[in-house]
Amino acid sequence: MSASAGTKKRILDVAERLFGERGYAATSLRAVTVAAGANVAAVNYHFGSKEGLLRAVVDRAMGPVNEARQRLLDGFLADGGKPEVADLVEGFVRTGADLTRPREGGAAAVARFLGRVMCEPDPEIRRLFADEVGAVEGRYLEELTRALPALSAAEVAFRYRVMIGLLALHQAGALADLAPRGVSDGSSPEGPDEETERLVATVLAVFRAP
Amino acid sequence: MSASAGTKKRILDVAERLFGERGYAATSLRAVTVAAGANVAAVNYHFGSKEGLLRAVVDRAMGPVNEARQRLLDGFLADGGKPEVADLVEGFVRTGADLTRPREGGAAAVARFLGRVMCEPDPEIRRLFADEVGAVEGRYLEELTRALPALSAAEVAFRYRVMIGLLALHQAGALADLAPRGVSDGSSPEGPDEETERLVATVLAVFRAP
DNA sequence: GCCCGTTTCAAGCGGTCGTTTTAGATTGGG
DNA sequence: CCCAATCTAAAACGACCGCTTGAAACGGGC
Repeated sequence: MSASAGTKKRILDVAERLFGERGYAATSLRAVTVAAGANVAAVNYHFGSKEGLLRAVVDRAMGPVNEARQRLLDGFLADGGKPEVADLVEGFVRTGADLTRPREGGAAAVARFLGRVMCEPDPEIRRLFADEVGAVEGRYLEELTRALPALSAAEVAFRYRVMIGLLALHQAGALADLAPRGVSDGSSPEGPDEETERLVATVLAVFRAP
Repeated sequence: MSASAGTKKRILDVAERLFGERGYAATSLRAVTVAAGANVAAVNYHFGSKEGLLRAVVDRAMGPVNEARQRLLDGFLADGGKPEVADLVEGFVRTGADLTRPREGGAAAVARFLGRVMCEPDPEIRRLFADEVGAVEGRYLEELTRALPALSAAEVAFRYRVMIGLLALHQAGALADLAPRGVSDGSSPEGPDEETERLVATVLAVFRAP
């Protein structure tokens, strides 16, 4: 067994946070290891390379989300019937958006990280992430297409991508930052829960449009 | 006068393309200058620093869009009446989305660049961009709030951010890339025009939801 | 023709990047 | 107790980063 399995976990935690805050390219291994109280060599020992570290962080972060979505979808299909659009959308969005809430263990760093990775420019990173979530997302797209026979497959696919994109922006905290400057918003700070509710309602409206 | 004003323009063109393709942090000045057939020192001579170059590219790219949006909004307001939601949304989205079409002069690099900058993690870059578009965007948000009295200001602001975010993803080409892998999409490749139409319709649906 | 401001270039600055090497701790099993 | 396996640390590798320097090319005005 690992003498101090703490190092590996600490590196993963810090990398998740820093990758989410600054992006992958702008985060150096040294920044990660210093913040984690570890050595640069530990990264290459445990993960092989910087990209290996990213892959490990993605794996750990998406694992529970993928499982939750699988279980939810299996539940919808278990009754033998066709799942409804509202169930599919709410299930999919909420399993992702719930990560933005200050979690039991730690913070909303997971969400920020996942949202950020989804928007990374490097196509290799995009592919890495797509491989991780592809299977589950494909099932949801299929079911949504079945549940929306009035819409063409291309139209459903487009709205599906809108859902994924909005969820990513929400997770990354980018939606909250996109407000224009000069407007003195008298609105209250808007907790993450209110924003999640608005997001679910919005995505539902997108799918229900004629 | 500049002996060969070509160098400055060539650097701007290449930077716009590379920043849009790889992101700001992952693009080195050397990559830009080599592709532009220029020297690294030329960047610091013309723009002062890497961030100065970014600022110049943002300025050049957003200038026409800001002007077009100003003119459009002025036209809506000139009749003395309140502009309608459909006009505001279509005007705003189309002025941004039209950049994705292969332009008269060159390519859709401008759009990709703008969409990418809007999603950059670095808060300083976000601020830089927000300063550039803030004034015009603020006016659209105000008019949208006036045109949607049934919705709370916070609700309009949220849907407004959804519009900005979706437009950014569309410009960056991220919407087209977010499709799940394993699904053999029988759909045709979907040109940018079809996607723009879908985007306009979707954003309109978002604002018209109760 | 010469001059001076503008523009470009090759070279190099200190620093940081991702990665590797080598050696020293630490640990559980025989 | 010792050994082998596991893990971490310090130092260094070559490469590349953004930026600066000093000098060469260029151009129009006198």
